Amino acid sequence: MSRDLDIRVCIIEDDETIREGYVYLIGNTPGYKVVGSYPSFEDAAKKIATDDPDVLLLDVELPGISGIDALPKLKKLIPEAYILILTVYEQDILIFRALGNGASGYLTKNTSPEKIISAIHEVMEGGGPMSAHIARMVISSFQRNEASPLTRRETEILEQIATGKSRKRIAQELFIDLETVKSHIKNIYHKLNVHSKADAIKTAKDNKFI
Amino acid sequence: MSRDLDIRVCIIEDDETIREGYVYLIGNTPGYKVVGSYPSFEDAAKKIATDDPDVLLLDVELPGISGIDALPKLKKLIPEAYILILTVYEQDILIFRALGNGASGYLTKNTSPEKIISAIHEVMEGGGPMSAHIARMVISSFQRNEASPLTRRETEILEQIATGKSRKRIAQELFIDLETVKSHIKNIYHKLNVHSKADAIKTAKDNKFI
DNA sequence: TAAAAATAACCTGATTTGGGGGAGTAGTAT
DNA sequence: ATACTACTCCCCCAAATCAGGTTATTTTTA
Repeated sequence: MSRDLDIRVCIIEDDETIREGYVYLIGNTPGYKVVGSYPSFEDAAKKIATDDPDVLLLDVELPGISGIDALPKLKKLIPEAYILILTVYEQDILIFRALGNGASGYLTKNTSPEKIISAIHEVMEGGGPMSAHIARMVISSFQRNEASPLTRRETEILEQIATGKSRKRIAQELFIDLETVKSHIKNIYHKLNVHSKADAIKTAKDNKFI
Repeated sequence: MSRDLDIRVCIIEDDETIREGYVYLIGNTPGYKVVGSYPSFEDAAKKIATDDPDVLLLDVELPGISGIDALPKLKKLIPEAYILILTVYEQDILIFRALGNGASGYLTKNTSPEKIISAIHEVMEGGGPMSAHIARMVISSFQRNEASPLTRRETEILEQIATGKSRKRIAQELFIDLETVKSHIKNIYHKLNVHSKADAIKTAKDNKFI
């Protein structure tokens, strides 16, 4: 018998075997209840709002609309629910798009059953469950390139430029002359081999100089 | 007896009781070896390079130079080592500065001994260990504000502006007229109640509209 | 079918940008 | 002692960009 306090879980996963595996796993774990399981976003869209899940397990490689593109729509249907991504892919772009689109966690499919259960629990407790390798990629995204050709001051100024500030304003805020800022920018352009703000910002970001 | 394969761990932590606790914990775990433990960065600086640790446990609240400011210097002394942050603080700014300065993981001090050991193991295996709440904050940093006043197109254009591109270039890349881009920007400024690129970018980023 | 969003036009003046040159001072490393 | 790097400041120029005002049409979506 499921109690009122059970964590309500929905699953969207096209592979029937895997989907039924999750249903079985979660349905037979005390404290958890499966309130819906669907093979595609289109199928889920009609009913998921009334399912009122606390947590949604979402496969990213779905037939029709992909899981990542479905994310914002699902967020609107069930704004209060936490969404955990399940995938075999570990591509940077997918991960960051998923997190940017509202996912609260990102698990690879080789995650053990116990870990999936604890991830559901963890996200309900305010955590952000991620597979180890995913977590490393996320952390790496914050890291700077040690081997930047830019000096401290140049890096600082390029960062300011990247916020959209004018050279004049940057000069004022750094208490240096406008001409000094211009000099630094010239040097930055030379070092990065670019001829515009936009290109400098792009090159610097691509190489994690800023 | 420690074997050659043991994971070499260093500890920098000013509280002697806590430090000795870690030394004891790690030293008595098979497969791990403590090769150095110091109460401050200054003490560690002299000897840590010869300790040649695989993993460094670093307290952020250190006497003298703080752990976060010490990070880049430690990175230079032991470039191959993974650095795990240990702290009682869960402030966004500290976390992101630490990760940006080269930390490979971020653990709160209430982390259980077993988890600390598994975090050391995990980081050696290419993972990025984080406490649950930290992980959530990191994930949240990727999230957008659902309640943005900006339309899709406006958001898209403001994102382009934030990369430093000129209006003309944005128009070309989006296959729309320069005048259209200008119109969108005017609307963006009105909605955000700003009068410049820099302010629009700042307001939008602060509120996670972009 | 209304309302909201996206598109486009015309005008103006102030500001910014990118690129060219040169030059002094402090600190560091060799 | 010297060479190097980083940081600072100065002059010049033409072209491009920016911010703000007003109006109007066509899609799209609720």
